[in-house]
Amino acid sequence: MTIFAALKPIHEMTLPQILTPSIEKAVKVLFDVTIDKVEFQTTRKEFEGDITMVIFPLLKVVKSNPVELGNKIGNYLVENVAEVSRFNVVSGFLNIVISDDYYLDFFGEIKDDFKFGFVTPSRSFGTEDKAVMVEYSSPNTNKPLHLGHVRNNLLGYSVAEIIKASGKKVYKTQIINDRGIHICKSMLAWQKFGNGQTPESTGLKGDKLVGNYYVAFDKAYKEEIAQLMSAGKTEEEAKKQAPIILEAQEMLLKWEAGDEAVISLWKTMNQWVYDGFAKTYKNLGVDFDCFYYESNTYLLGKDVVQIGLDRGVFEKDPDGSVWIDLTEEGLDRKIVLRSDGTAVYMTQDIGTAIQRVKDYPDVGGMVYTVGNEQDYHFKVLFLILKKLGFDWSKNLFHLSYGMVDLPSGKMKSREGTVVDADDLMQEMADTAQKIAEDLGKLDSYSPEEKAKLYNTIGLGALKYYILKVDPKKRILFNPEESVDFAGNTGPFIQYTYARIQSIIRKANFDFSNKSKMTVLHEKEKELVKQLELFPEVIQNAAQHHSPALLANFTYDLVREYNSFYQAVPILGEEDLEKKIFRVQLSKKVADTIAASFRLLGINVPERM
RNA sequence: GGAGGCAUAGCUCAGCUGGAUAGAGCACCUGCCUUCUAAGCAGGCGGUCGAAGGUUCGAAUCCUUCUGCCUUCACCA
Repeated sequence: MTIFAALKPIHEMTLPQILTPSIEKAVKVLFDVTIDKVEFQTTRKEFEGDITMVIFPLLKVVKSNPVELGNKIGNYLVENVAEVSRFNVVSGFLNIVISDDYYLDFFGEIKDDFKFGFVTPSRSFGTEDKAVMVEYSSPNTNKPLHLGHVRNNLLGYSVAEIIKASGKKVYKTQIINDRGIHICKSMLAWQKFGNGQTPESTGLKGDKLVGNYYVAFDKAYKEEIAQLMSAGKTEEEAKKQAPIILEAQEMLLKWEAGDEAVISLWKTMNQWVYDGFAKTYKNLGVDFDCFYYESNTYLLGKDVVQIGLDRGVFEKDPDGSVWIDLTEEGLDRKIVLRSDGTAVYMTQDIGTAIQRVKDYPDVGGMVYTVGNEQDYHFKVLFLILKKLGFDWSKNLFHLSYGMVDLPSGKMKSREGTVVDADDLMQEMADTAQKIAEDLGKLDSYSPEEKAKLYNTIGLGALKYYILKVDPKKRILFNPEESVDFAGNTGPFIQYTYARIQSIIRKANFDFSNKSKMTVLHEKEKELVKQLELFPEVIQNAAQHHSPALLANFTYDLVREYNSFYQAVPILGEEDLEKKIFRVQLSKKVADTIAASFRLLGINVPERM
């Protein structure tokens, strides 16, 4: 409840919304000129004022010098707009001082009936009421999740939550790559070297166990290649002729033919992996509304290919393969169906997209959370869907993000240079524990409470670390230097939240009534101003598909609060009205932190 | 070679549709715990925003060219 309360805006109208009509009127009255746009920015710290109007653009239509113009508009505003108390003009900038009354009109609005999407309607997706399907995670079932997946999951989950908060219905989904030669590899290796091992018999997480066999396959395969090469084969020949790879290919054929024994093994091993993934997802705090499996969708797009051919969007080559020519759009000619009539990756994605809209008719757009190495693929996919004439194709977005690299370079699961997701989360919690024990503030906590807290803080550090950077950017992750817990970090923000909770616990007086305060402290005003931005930031983050915007907003809010916290007494304040106001303000900050962090998938602790 | 992305302080990053003297954190240096949690606060040091042109009253932001790093251009997924 408090989380949603924080989302409720403090004022019905934002300052630009209040000021714009008056400024337009002022210009009309003073110069008889009609303007259609007024440009605002927040006033820089070194000048007096709360909001600044940029006057330069007006000079094109109004014959005057900027200072004179600013003064005239400023005077008009002071006389005609109740919220404006005074102003100053510095070169082409009209700095407007808003009255404390405006900011003091602060509480009483925190009621139960909140509504999302209240500030500006989201413009990121066409039709207002249509739902958005967000795809993320989308792993292979032959290896455990690693740091790259962690970024994917955190981004996808957070963007889904942000879009939801912006007022849309959202479906979270993933497509699981559960078929193909790579799956057969781990199955075959298990048959050969497994001795009937199971997650139960080994105590290993299912995804880890299966991953081990994927590695085992690769090892055996490499050995066979080396052997063949020493017997005089070229590397290329050896790769094709190694018995174990031939066997894997044979297994794939059997799988496709529906061979009972192969299917049964496939189901068993996949289930092991799903059980393992479920644990990782749970720890990571992400979830899904529906699942798609490639084993169900890999034949899906073939019907559509016929439609595309009929409409002349696709063309058939003499050998029977089907293509789309995108050279006019500056792209290539791309295959959509092999000469043997089987589907490729693209075919499958076309089919899956269409299937999703069939399954969920209220979906009007989709977000694909996939690494930037697939930029080209999605460009082509979206273009094909557009050419096929689906109206929702204009609302497709590839949430493309940069790779997570290690100092040693790219992570490669077969070479064992991956940062395992489960291990990483554990290490983060361990670090949190170490720091907390050094500080020694938690003596009254039970071991269970402590463990939970370490997890909250460790994960908070990790998630914030990843989400605060622009998705487009590549992240260099150095396992040697642990993720920071001080400065611009998750724990820093969590700490501020915990401090506020402490104040609220100690405030054993009624602070729910509206304060009768009349003058604001400078720090209080700054805080209210920052709090007011929250709903707008959510819309912005939704439009840009960027949790980083939310992370940075929260950081700024927290810095502002800590500065306030240190500059003025809260519970120690003797004036009751001030004390009430400051506790309320603190609570609003805490609620906003919690709400914002919830959208980032980060928990907040009651103490730390 | 075609296409795309990235380049801001020693390091990690902000900088929204162009706007005032480019901002944080880490690191380094100074102060602040007998008052609400010092995972904090206040301050200092540190930048020709990769380079060069152009558009503009105004450019880190837009355009062009160049340099560097990454990705991609499979009848793999």
